Amino acid sequence: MKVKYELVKKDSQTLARRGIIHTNYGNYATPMFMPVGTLANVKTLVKEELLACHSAIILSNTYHLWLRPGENVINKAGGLHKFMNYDGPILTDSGGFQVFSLALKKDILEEGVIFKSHLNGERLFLTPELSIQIQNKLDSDIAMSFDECPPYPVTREYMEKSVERTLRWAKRGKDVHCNERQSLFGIVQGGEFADLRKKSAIETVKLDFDGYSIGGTSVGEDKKTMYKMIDDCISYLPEDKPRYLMGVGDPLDILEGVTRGVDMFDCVMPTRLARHGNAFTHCGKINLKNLQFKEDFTPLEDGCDCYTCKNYTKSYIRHLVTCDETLGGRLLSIHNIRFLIKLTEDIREAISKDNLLEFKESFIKNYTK
RNA sequence: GCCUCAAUAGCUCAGUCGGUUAGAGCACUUGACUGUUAAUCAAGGGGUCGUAGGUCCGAGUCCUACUUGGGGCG
Repeated sequence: MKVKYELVKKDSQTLARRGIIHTNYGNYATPMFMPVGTLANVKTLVKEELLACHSAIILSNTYHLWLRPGENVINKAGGLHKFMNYDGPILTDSGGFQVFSLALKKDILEEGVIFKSHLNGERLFLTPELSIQIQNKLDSDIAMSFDECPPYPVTREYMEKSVERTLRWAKRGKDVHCNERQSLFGIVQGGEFADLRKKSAIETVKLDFDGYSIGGTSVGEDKKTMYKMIDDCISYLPEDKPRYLMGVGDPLDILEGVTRGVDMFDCVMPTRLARHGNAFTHCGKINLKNLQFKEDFTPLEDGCDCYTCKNYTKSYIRHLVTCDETLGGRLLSIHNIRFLIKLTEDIREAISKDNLLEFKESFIKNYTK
């Protein structure tokens, strides 16, 4: 079945909304945070650990799985869920972000994008149709349209052409999409140009997708600009479909996104920061490599209900991180993912209690002091 | 006892024919990270060049002695 968005409660002071997203693998509350598992795994974690973090939907990536092991291998395995042993909802990104991240190894044409494989330099050609066909075979629950995520900044002229092309790509992808149980989301682009954001949103909605995402943010612009990018398009997205802010997962950005009406977030930040020795706390993020934690025998955060905080100290985790032990990144990944998911749980509760603004201000005050 | 090789950053080592402010890797101390090319990247601190003399305009570099360590011969 296609995902369905059920609106439960709108916040009275902001554009935030609490809802339920119905999927093939159950119903989940929104706003939600989705951990990223690019190569069919959330780095260093097993399913049970993700579930213990109350993780719902996770992400995987079309471009990377296309290269290795190939969509046919995963199709033969019985689809991505069976292949990676995850019986929760999976969203696959289209490869659109790789149009941005593989900047020096690509060539954008109307037909599609020529990539030079980051693995061996091999010339690859990914089109909107191919991206959707690969995602059909991967059998994820939510597929993303193949878009261009332009760098920042680009000229208005470039962005205008890019937005038009992304719209044509969205239609082409939708036309070949043929997996009945898989939903397809459209992506709004337009950079920092308000009228292009508006146009991109309106035209994308006309194509009638199962959900809509806001792309092209957090690519180097300042936070004020990023929040404006959301403001400039979100009011043109329908109320009865999920809204997904792609690639955003800084705790402060999640709060800003939620109060602007966003339902879904994803980000590599909790797992990457973890592997780099950092932990989220309500008083900001901390770097476990710092000397001050050498003999700190307290948990990462007092009162945190994650496995890591219930069992280990900062001193021990610092030791692991310092010695480059994999377990350090694992324990920090568990904590960081739980931290962001707990943040969304608290946000949902605040919406229910109608004190989201108060919660937001208090969180920011603590986090940035 | 004799011969020989070595001694440069916390560690392992570069250092040209004697010539500008003696470098690297690791370690250490920090910072960055937003739809993962990232368990990565960047910055910083750290030196009586074993010690004492000598030659020279100039010595980590050449000479002498000593100290410590390795190897060899007695």
